[in-house]
Amino acid sequence: MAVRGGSTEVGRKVSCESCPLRQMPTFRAFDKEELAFVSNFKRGELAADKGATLLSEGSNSAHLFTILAGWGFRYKLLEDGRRQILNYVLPGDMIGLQGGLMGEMQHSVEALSPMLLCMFERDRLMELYRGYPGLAYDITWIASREERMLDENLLSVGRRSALERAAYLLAFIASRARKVGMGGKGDVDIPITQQHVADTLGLSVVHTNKTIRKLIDRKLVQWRDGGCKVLDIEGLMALANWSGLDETLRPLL
Amino acid sequence: MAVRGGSTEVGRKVSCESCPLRQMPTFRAFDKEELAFVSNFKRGELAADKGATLLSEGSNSAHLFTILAGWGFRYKLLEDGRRQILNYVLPGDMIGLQGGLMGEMQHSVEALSPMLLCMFERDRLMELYRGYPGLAYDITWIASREERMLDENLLSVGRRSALERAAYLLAFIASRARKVGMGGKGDVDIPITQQHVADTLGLSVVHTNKTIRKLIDRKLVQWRDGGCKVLDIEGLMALANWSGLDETLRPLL
DNA sequence: CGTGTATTTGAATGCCCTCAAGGGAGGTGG
DNA sequence: CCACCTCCCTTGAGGGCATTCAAATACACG
Repeated sequence: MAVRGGSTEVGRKVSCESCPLRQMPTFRAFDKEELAFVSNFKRGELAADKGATLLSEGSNSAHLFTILAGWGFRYKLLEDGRRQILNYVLPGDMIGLQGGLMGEMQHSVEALSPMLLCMFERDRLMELYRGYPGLAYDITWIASREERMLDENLLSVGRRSALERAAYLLAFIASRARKVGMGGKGDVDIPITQQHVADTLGLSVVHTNKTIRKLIDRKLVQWRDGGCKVLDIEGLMALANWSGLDETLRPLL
Repeated sequence: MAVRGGSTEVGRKVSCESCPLRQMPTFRAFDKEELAFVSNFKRGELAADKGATLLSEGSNSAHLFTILAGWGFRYKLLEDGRRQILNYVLPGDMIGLQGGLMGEMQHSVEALSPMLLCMFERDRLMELYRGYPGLAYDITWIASREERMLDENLLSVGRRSALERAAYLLAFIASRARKVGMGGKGDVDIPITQQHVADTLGLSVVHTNKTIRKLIDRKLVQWRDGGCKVLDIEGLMALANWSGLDETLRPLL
C-alpha cells in the first residue's frame, strides 16, 4: 500500500484582496468591509497532496475551507466498503460547513490533485453571522447551491441511463471547471480515474469503462494521462439532455 | 384526468407561541425575541389538498414555507417525464428556500396528503439576517441538514441493492415521522404509493413491487389503504445497514 | 525491469427493465 | 344497487443492461 498523501499548513501566501479567484467574473464583488472581515477570518492556508484526506466522516473538524486551487471530491462509504462519490470540489467551493455547523462530518473529502486551501476557524462563524449578515446570507446561499447540485446528481443517478449519466457528469464537471478558469480556452482536463466515475454514477468500473468508450468513440472526450480531457461539452450536454449551469454570480468566501 | 388539488390561504390560526410542533423535544427552544420575530415574519397559513403542487420547477416563488402538518415530496423531472423524488417533506421542514435565496426553484414540491403550511415572505429574509443572526444561523443549519439527507439518499440510490434501498427509505421516512410525533406510539403510516417509492429509489414500479413484497413477507412493513405501515423500523435499519438519524436538536422556523 | 495502478476486453450470470394482463378497492353516476 | 371507471397493486414472461469473475494490456515509477 502506497503512503497516502498528507497535508501541511503553509502560513499565508495569498491575500484575500489579491486573490486570483476573486477576480473571476463568476464571483460577485465584495465590498471593502466584507473583504476585510474575510481576510481577518482567514487563519492560514493548507497544502494537500493528491490522495490526502481533507475531512473525514465521523470527525469533528475544527475548520472550514475554501478551495484555492486543485480538485477534490466528497464521498460516503457503506460499511462493506462500497463508495459513493457525492460531488466534486473545485476552486471557489467551500468544504467543512457541515462539520462547522453541526459538529460532526457525515462525509469525507479527498484530494484528486495537489490542492491549496484557505482555512477558516469555525469558532468564529458566529461572529460572522453577528457582524456580517451579507456574508451570513452568502454562506446559506453556498449551502443551497450544494443542495442544487446534489438534486441534479441524484436525478442523474436515479433516472438517467448509464450513457446519459456519464455524459452529464463529465459535462457538469467540465462546465464548473471552466467557470473558475481551469483549462483556459482549451479543453478541460479532469484528474479522475474511471473508478471515480463509476463510484459517482453508481456503476461498476467495467461497465463504466464500456460506457466511457462510447463517449470516446463519439469524440466527446479523451482518456489519457490518468485523466479525462473533455473535447465537446455541448455534445455531452445534448447527449445527457442537460441544460447547463445557471449563470448567477456566486459569492466567494 | 382528475382535477389536481389546489391550495388556499386560510389566514392565521396557529400562533407561533403556541405552535404544537415547537413543543416537541426534537426542536430547540427559541428565546422570546426570536419567537416574536418569527411570529411577525409569518404572513399567514396555506392549506393544500392532496396532490397539490406547492412549488414548481422554474417558478419564482415569492414565499418560504414551514410545514405545519401533512406530507409532501420534492422532485425533479427529465424532459421525457422520468421523475426522481429527491426527498420527502414532513412537519417542521422548510421548503422554498432555494427560491427564496436564488430566485428560481429548480425542483417541485407536491402534497402527498392534505397539508397545512406557514407562509413567510421572502423579501423579509434579509431583515432576518440583519436582525437575528441566531435565526440566520438556523436557516443555514436547515439547508445543511437537507444536504445531509440528500447525501444519504444519493449513497443509497447509487450503492445499495434494491432491497437495501427500499428498507433504508422506509426506515428513514418512518424515523423522521416519529420524531415529529406522527404515529404516536403505534406504527407509522406513510401515505405513499409504490410509484413514489420507485421514483425515489430509481427503480421501475414492477421491480419495486417485488422488492416491497419481500419486506412484507419478512413482516417489516404492511401495504394497505394506499399507503405503507412500517411495522419494524429496526428490522429495516438492520437490513439496510443504516444507523439511523442523529439526535441533535434542530431549529424550527 | 519489476511492481503497482489503471484501463481494456471477454464471458457468463443475474438483477432489473419493459411489455402485457389481471385483479381489487373505492368512487361516481345511471 | 349495480355498472363502470380509475387508480393502484400484483404477477408472469422475456430480454437487455449491468454485474461479477477473470485475465490481458498498458503505463508510470523507482
